[in-house]
Amino acid sequence: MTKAEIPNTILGEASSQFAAQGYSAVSMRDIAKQLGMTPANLYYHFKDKEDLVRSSLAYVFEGKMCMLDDIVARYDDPLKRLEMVITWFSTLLFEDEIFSRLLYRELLENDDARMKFLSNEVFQGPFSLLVQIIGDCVQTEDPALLVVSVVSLIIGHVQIAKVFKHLKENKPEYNQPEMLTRHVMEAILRLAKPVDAGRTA
Amino acid sequence: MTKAEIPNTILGEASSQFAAQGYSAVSMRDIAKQLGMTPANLYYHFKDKEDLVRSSLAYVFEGKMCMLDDIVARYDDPLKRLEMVITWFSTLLFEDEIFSRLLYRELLENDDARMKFLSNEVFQGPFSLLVQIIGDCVQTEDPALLVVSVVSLIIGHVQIAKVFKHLKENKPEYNQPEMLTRHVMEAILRLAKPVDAGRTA
DNA sequence: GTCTATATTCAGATAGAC
DNA sequence: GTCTATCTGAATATAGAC
Repeated sequence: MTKAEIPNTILGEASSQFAAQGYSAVSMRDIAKQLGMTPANLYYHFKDKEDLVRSSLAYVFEGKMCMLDDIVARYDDPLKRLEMVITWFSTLLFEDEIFSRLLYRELLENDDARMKFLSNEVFQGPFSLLVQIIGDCVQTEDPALLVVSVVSLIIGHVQIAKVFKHLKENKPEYNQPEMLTRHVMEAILRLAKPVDAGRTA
Repeated sequence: MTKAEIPNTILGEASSQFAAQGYSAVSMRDIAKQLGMTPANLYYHFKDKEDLVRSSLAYVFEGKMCMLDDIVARYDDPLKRLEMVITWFSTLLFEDEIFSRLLYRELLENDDARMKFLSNEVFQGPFSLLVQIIGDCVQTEDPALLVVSVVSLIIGHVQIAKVFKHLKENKPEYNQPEMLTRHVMEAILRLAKPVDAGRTA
């Protein structure tokens, strides 16, 4: 997928603009302008706009998910490992606007072909890994369902934070990855039974 | 906000297309065409495209949230009431593509002015109501946080279902409002302590 | 209230020079 | 690899007839 160096510069700018404004709201001209190029040059590197969109998605999503493997490799203790994964994901969603917005956009657009591609090529691995990681920490009938709930909690809290901050019930400390991590870890331990306390302490 | 009858027809079509494809991907031509009108006529009813977008949002969101009040009025038992609210919201998100997609779009766009408007005018009421409804069922330090978690679970599950259905861990019965309601109700009772079992039985 | 006709701007995309 | 120049179509929006 890595075509060279110039394309990567283009992909960086393109993904940033696509994330911020949406695919159809961003023109080839907009991207070219920010890069100090002419639109024509973009067509030298990418077949058409759709090609640029797909390449941008791949560029952003690939190379994020692999961080999961690093965390798994670095932490032996299951609970600590789970906590680090949740911290990583919360922080990613809170702080990486490009990743998170592109993710939300894909969830929204719900283009079936692209969804299937992303599910198979990007999300299946991390999801199964998460099922295993969480299965090492707690006992539950349906680990996959628990993982969906955990991911829901994280994604949901981050998204809803945007509304919540305008509500009178808001507390500023809610909108922080650390708080969210603590909250989600607590939730997991309430939703399922900790496994083999000796190993996880 | 109700301008007459023709505008409502326009708003219905516009909100449908905006929900499906996004504001900038839908042209005045597209909307007019589907209505069997010319674009020019749209400009008779709405000042410009932005006016049509905002009016469409108001048209869809207003009149959805008021259903909450109906539920509260209809059910006395706190637990039953909570369950009906969750069922209503799950079903709304699963089945009303226009409402749900416009909601996701607003959460994504995160336009601060529009967000503040929506928070104050649309979401504050239902949110506070939910805090009260859930507070009647369970005891918890921070009811608002629990409500955010519950809403997160619902929104998250519905969104993630789109990915999940392509994963090998999927089970078809997951993608149903009834299942989600049961799951969320169970989660609430695990996350917080039921209050005064006598009243809620 | 809806149309035709049109002004204007901007989009995606290509050919061909350098 | 990047440009100039340009084609073609489509967008928003308006004026003015019916």
